[in-house]
Amino acid sequence: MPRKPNTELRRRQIIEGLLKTMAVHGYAGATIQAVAAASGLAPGLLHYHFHDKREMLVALVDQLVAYAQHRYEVRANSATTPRERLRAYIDARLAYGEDANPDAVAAWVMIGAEAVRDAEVREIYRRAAERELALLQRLLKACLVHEGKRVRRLNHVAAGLLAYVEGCFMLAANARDLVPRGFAAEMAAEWVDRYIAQEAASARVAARPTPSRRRSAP
Amino acid sequence: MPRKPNTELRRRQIIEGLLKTMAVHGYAGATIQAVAAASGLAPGLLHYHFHDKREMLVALVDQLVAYAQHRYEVRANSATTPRERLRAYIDARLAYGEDANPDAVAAWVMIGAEAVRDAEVREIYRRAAERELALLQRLLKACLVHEGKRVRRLNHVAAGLLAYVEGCFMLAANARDLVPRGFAAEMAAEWVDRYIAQEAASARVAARPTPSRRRSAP
Amino acid sequence: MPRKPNTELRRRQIIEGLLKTMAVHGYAGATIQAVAAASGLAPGLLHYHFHDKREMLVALVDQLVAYAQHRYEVRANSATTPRERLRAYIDARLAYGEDANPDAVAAWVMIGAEAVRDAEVREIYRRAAERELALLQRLLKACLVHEGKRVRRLNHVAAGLLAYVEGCFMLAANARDLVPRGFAAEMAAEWVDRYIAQEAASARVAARPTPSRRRSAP
Amino acid sequence: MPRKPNTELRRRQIIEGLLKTMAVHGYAGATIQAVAAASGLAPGLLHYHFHDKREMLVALVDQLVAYAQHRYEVRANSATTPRERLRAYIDARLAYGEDANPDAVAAWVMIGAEAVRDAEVREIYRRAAERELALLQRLLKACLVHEGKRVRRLNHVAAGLLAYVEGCFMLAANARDLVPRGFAAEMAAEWVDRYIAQEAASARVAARPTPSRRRSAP
DNA sequence: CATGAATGAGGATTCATTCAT
DNA sequence: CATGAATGAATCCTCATTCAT
Repeated sequence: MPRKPNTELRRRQIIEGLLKTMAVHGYAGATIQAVAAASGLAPGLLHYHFHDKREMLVALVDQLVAYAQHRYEVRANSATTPRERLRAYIDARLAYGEDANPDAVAAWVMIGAEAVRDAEVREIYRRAAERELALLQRLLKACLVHEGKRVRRLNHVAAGLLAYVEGCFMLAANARDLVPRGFAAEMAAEWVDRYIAQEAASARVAARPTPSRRRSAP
Repeated sequence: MPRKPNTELRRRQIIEGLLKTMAVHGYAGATIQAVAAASGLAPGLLHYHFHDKREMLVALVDQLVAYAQHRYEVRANSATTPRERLRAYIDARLAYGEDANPDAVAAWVMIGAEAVRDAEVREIYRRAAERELALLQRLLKACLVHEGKRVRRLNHVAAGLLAYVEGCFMLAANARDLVPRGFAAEMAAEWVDRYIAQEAASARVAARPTPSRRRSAP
Repeated sequence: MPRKPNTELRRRQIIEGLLKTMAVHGYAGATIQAVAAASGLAPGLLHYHFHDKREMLVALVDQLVAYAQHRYEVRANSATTPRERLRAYIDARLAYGEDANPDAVAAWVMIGAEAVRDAEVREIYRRAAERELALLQRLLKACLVHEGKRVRRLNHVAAGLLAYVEGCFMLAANARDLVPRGFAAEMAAEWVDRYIAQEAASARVAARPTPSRRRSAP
Repeated sequence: MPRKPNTELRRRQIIEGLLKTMAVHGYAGATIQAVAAASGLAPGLLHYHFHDKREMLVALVDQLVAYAQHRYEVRANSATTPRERLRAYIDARLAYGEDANPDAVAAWVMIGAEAVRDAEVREIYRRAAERELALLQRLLKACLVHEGKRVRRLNHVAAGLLAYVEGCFMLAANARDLVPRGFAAEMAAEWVDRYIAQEAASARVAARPTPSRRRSAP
């Protein structure tokens, strides 16, 4: 009578325990004993389901990335315009809501630090960043096109937005009460709006190759 | 014949060694042995000049904060307009230049993660953040006033800029080649420009020096 | 298939190893390595069963106190008169016999020294001293009452006897061959005898079995 | 111009610092740094005046022994009868007075523990104990002879008194407030009195070789 | 003699990982 | 699968001792 393997359940439990522990103690401080306690499992069991501690970290990073992806998709599904989809992205990353997870934010900061020293973690982090940048570029482009604006330097703007998002996580983890409550999504939306508003109309007839954006048109 | 104390020199050496080591291995990975090697000193000596490892970290954080302050001041000294001073801030934090220090950027990310778990580090981090926010508000306000714009929600904008800066550090440490080279300062400047450009003009003749944004205009 | 805990066994092994090691090298000299070797266990295991070295010391002190208590009780059980019970106490503390433990005596001297510097150890030492003093007072009082003697200054006499016992331990540890073999219990018994012999007779004929010395006679 | 060597002064300073430090922290806890601080000297200087730490300890033990000797001699000088001289000894060791030194008492307990593990310290301790025992025997014998009592088992009684004295030190160091203030000298004197009082008269005429001391004479 | 920095061996403690049950 | 004891390498920290100045 083969028992139903509960490996998946256990792995989720363990990753959840690692998330909670890392959010408070960082990766180095998340000892197997502590993670086991947070998971409600025996320490020995963790190495049955994961080969070593780094494998748990990798699984956690994967899960957080997937979770972020999911947050966006849920919101994007109920968006109909490019503007709404971009807003969906911003909210998925920055808005406080029922599905907000402070532990995940703190853990993500820890992961960012761990990525600096661990090539494998860094690789996952970078792949996630790449996806974010690509998604942002698509979203921004759609907005600009939709509004008849010129499309240029998407990679700069996307990089700026991603940096902003990452920085908001850092501030949320360390200086939440120094910044206005809920400023993150609000300011992101506003900046995007102003950015799009000030982009020039798409050049068809137009003219001088690269009119400086600094000087107002005569 | 008493020896003349060289503690300050040694402390600087040690902090320098910690900076380099942390930039690569993080705080937990910056073992006393490794820091000693990076400093060119015997391991035991580190505990002669610092009580423990955390004291070294605290000293490093203090030094990085002071260094950032100094970077700004140097640039601000040669600025004459509010706009230039704000630009000086952005460049001090984000521009690549001769005094740019990739190790310091990576170490700062590590410190941000360490701040999550270490109350004393967090306190220093927060005090630094407070100073940055206050400085940003002053700089932004000066620009707006100088251009006859309405002054409002400075704390939101300052928080947004600080988040952006912190996020740029994270990307610089982990995803440098995924983002356009030198985008950080450039995009910051551009966003600030557009932000100021779109603010409405200050309420006319009236002209109390600092119209509170809290009270509705008469 | 869960393992059955063997912590108690291990803790006893470790304490035993600490006892042996301390008897020779003192507390500071009882390194974890040395205690582990004396216990036949791996060094790391000691910190699995005890949080730190002081916890081992505290457990050892507790155990020695309990052991002393047990030595007395065994002997007291076969005593029928107050005099015999007092003698049982003296023998339990000072007589050489099959259950005598030179290591315990030497370790107790080390513990006395450690108590001077360690508040927690001192507290246990003091609680043990309190119990000894109380016990001695009861034993002495019973003797005096039983012999129709006046009961007074029990606390002085008890303190004197306890001091004597502690001092015998010190001499046993450091100067065994300078003092007559087995003098300790013998002299204690003799002094107690002479003390009781010279106490004046209790006031009056009265003689309810245990006249309280606190309340004045009716 | 040869400077007056202040070696002796320095050595005394250092020993004094060791005494104070050991009284609180024990020998292992009396680090060179701590002793230097307590002496008001630079750490390096301690190894100029003493070859190593143990040499300081040995010097301290010697000094404490000499100090104890001196305390007795001062008091003995003003004694005229054997009884007074014995009392002088008891007071020199146990009485609270202007020259009482709680640090010395605590340090002596530490030394007793250190003697267990350090052969050289033990040797000094033992020599001191031998002198004490011999002195006590002389004092006791003089009393007995002076009062026309039989002289016997002096070594037992002397050992008992020395044990008592050592034990009083231990209690003074660890349980001062559990015992009546000033009980130590008082009880010692009383016990000696009763001991002498109950010794039989010197056998001239007398008689039965060893009359049991247990049964009262008919 | 005096200073205080420097050294490095040694010790307590932690912890990922293994493994017997 | 599960448990929790066991291992030992790695790490922080201490400290006696040395030594350049």
